[in-house]
Amino acid sequence: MTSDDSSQITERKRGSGVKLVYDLLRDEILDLKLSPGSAIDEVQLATRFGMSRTPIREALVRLAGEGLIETLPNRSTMVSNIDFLGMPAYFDALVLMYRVTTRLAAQHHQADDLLLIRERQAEFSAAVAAQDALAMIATNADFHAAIAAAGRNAYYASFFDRLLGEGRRMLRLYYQSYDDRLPPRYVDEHEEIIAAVEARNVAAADRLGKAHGEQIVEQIGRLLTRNDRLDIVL
Amino acid sequence: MTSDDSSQITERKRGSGVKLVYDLLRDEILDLKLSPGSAIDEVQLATRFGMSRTPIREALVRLAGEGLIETLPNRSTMVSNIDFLGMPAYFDALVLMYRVTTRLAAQHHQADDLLLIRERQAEFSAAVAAQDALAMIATNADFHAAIAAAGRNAYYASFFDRLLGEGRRMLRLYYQSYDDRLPPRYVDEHEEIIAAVEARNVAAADRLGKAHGEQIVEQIGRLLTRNDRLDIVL
DNA sequence: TGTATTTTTTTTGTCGACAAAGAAAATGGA
DNA sequence: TCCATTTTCTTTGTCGACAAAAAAAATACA
Repeated sequence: MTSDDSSQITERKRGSGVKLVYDLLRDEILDLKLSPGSAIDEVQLATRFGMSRTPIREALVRLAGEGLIETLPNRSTMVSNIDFLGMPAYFDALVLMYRVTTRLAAQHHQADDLLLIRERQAEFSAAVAAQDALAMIATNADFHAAIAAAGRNAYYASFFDRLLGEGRRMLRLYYQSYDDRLPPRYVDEHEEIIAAVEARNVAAADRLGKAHGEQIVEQIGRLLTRNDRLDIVL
Repeated sequence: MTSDDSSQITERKRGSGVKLVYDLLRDEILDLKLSPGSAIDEVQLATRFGMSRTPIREALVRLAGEGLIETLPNRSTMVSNIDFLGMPAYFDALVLMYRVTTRLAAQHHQADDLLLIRERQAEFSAAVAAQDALAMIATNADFHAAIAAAGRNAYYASFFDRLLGEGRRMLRLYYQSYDDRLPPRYVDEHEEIIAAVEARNVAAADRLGKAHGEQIVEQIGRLLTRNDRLDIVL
């Protein structure tokens, strides 16, 4: 019911409405601006975006396809809950994808791939320096997506992309609990990964990808146990 | 333009239309009844199913989300082409998922999982005996989906499911080229996998999953080279 | 007061219609 | 005959409206 909806009613091209709604809603969900479990009202969105329910609906169908929202048969649609019980499975898959994509990048990357990867790394480094948590999460995902692209396997890349998106919400929780600071260790790890990829050192790429993933898993684990303790204090 | 569309106009419940269209269209695409690259007409589908364009559209959006159809901005939508150039990447991912899911099933399966797996195996075996190619493909996918479910990792399971779906089209080509017969070797391999899972032998499960996947890859490879030769004869 | 039944309200699923965007066809000029 | 321009046609994207489903509220009854 936050009614300062700064209603963005503007002229837009035919066919662009769906993408607009989809992108914005996706970002709002992943940045936890829309809290998990909160209801989604088609009519409200329609008035907010100044368009009919039809394009809104199409955007929602797409989001549902990615599992970001859940839609009960004839009843409400809501933002998907974060599946904390499924976190071990999630991180298992994430680490495997870290490994596989980095490994393939070391094998199959071409010259201009490295340029793109370095660009992403620069953006990530800047976000860390600026202590901008949201930017860190986004640019980190972009960095690894660029590595996956260099691996030349569209199936891994799209799966990895989905995992990284889903993970944005959990990572957001993680960063929030700290002061939105991040140890520069991450930046260094990225540099090592770039070096291994450039040297086409598959074994090192595999090892670094695995370590990078598992380190994040450990930090998340520490966060959860720490929160448990904090929650108990009277 | 096959106009014997046996128009299935019947009373159906509110909300069931989309799923009906989605399932049928998906099957027709994966069974190559709709050939890759062929155009899809919303109006034609609407009249065929006796419903408005709206639910048709929603089904198409979902199929597009899975990559089974491609939709040009303001122009036609068509059945996605099979990406033959991407086949190495595809099989790489498929084999990895064979390995991972079988391995996890050996670790995490519970008692009733094996019952389901054995059911699927029985169906697959029956399809092989009946020399029903379409049933073989479908039941084989179901068998491995059951194993993935026993692995208790929803992320791997959904990714694997998507791969198996996409692969149905390529496998259909493969079976078509033979006499829709299948060496009973497949059935035996499945039995070995079940035994390894039941014995919780992770190493064996991994090895068998890998061998099973790679064997299929080899057979597809043989098919393609054979077809290349056949295509050249004058 | 508590429970079963009816009524109202809210929200979704579906429909038919219309306008925009391209593509295809038709027209005109060299 | 060939190419450029205009016109027609096809197909999509969007809209407003209405009916079905489920929940919430109201009513009746013990």
